[in-house]
Amino acid sequence: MPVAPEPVLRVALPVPLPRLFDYRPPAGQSAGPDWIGCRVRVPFGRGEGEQIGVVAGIGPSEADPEALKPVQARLDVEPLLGGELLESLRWTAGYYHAPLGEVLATAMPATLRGGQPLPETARHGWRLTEAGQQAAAGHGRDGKPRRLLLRLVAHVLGEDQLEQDDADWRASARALAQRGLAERIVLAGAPEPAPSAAAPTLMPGQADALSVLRAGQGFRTLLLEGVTGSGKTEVYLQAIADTLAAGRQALVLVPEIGLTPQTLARFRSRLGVPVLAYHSGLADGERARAWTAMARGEARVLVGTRSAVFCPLPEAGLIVVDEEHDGSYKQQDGIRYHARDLALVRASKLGVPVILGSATPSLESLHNALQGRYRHLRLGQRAGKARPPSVRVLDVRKRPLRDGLSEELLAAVGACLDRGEQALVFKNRRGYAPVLICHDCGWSAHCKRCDAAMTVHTGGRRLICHHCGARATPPNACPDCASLALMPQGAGTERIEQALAERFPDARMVRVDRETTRRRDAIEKILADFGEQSGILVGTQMLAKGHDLPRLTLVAVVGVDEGLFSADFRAGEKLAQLLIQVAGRAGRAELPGEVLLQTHHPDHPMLNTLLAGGYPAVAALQLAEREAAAFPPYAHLALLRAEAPTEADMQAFLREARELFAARDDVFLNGPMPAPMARRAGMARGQLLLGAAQRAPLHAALHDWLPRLQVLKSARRVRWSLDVDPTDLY
DNA sequence: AGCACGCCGACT
DNA sequence: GTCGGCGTGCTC
Repeated sequence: MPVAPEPVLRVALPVPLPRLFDYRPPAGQSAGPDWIGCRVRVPFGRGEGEQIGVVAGIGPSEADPEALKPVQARLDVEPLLGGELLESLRWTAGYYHAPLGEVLATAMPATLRGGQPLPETARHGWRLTEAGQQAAAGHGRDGKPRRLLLRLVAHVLGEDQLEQDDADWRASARALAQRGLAERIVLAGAPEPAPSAAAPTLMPGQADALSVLRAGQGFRTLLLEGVTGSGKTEVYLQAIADTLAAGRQALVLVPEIGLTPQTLARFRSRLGVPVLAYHSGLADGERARAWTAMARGEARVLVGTRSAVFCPLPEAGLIVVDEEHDGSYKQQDGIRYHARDLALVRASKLGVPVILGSATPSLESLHNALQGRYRHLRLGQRAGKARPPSVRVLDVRKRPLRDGLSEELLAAVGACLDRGEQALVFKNRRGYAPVLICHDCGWSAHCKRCDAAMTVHTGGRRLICHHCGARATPPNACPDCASLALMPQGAGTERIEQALAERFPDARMVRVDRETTRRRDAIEKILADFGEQSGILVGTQMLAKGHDLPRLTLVAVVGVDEGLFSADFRAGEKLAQLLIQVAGRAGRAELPGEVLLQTHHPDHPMLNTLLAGGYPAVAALQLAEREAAAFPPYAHLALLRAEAPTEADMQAFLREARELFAARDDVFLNGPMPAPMARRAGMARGQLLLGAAQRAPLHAALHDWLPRLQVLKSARRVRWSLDVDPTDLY
């Protein structure tokens, strides 16, 4: 009988190959289960190549054991990825048909992915030195450092507490440290609970939501539907407080633009424990610290964007997904995961409840609620005396528009300013005008590398492609007919701002779009400076949510029409969500709000349904349409995307891929279909769409098909990727 | 994805 | 005569 072979380490590496790589343990060590989840440094490839990988298993080698190389170093004593998290990541790799190594790399903070040791997570604080105490007793120049000095007289303050009261405290602390007045120290033990703000009394809907959570046990999903101001956050806060009281950790996911200092401040002041943030704006080291503090159980609450769904939760008690319908939860490159869906997978493995909150739940979640998989609760109207805003449709057919604005809309803005209030003019398009057109022959300025018109910027002095970033100077004369009658057609935020400035020369005005908010936290600064005085805000989607604008009473939406006739099957849902979000900005308890929708299609069924029955009615209508058309959530889709420098290479790959697909009657395959933008940044783009009524056959078909694409000769000439549950069909 | 090996054009 | 183009094959 042959001797059982020595077990080897099966390592997941961040390479796009759908398999593990076997290594021998270092000399003198043996491969046991304690290796699983630990990072290792291994030789890889020809030459001197090295990679950091994670041991995903142990077992007999699938390769020739003699040819195996040994692991160079074990980087973790305890598994970095273990238990539920590793299980969920394996599930992710299977569901998205992605290599485990790439999934694990996506889940880890950059420094850990690169093999760095776990960071120090001890809490630090600041205290005054002897000299500092003396300086505090005497006189000093007023300023931020002085104020910090005086605050430190009575207590040592933790860095999280300092952060909470002043985002710029570090500069002051550094100044004090340089003068020898204060020093940084390690704080032992748990943070002292800060005095937390009192919890307000709950309204009936909120109380219902909490009692549902308190009554249940284990994994369950609560879909919490409530308009802006209806008190969803209060439910989260009390549910988190319950979780903390039970000695468990909470994870809160928020959309990309939702993680503002105000959001964090609200959580911090109410929960009385440190609340860690996790988002792409953090330095690598900060991210690793937050991730590790959760892994060690030192941190109890983490608020983060999409990627925070991969945080370790060894003592999980609750996951919250705020604004669950938000598109930013879907990653659009690399592993194209959906953080809301992964939050549900994790909660189910962890055996903890999930709250999905939204004013405008996704059709997927509504469908799940209708199927009885989620508990669905609607919060009542706005808290306090606030009433929903009145909504008026402005029919602009045959009415003259000046720079995209109707006279009625301008009059309403004028009246709002006369009342001393704030108006928001919302246009989901930045720049001066979406296209530069020749009035004589119809020529328009297109990007050389994309199938898209170039957007006119800076009042007509610059053309920019919003898809590839290309810039150009507008021609003086039409390249086709030499006419000088080139004119910007349509209006973006920049043109609307200019038109409003001409009409209301004395009004205060700010524009909020990607141009004006390049810098980090710029949007906060702009809105803080704008304050509560009367004036006009002009902006894109960015202004649709989050920020509190208490003096805003008029919301005028310009350009509803683009969304009404889009080819994308999700366009109606997205438009309704956007309109509800932006309308939710208008009005407060004492100041009634008004919403104007300027459109050429006042009779459009979606608009009428929205006006008559609100979001629930639109959602019901859209669900019926999706069911009739066999689209999600009544079907499951996957998209094979391909791009190549030449159209021919792209097409050849998709045709060959199609031929390799083993036809079956429970999965359909359409294509090659042209991408809505057939060329972008110089690449020809195309796709195959797969779908099925049931998930299982679709995934079985993909499992069978993808390995065969990998070895296709034509695949070398294209960049291709699979998108499971695509939210945008390119 | 990287990276090395490998055979064909314009330069010191 | 070489430097380097990117085709293709491999990574335990």
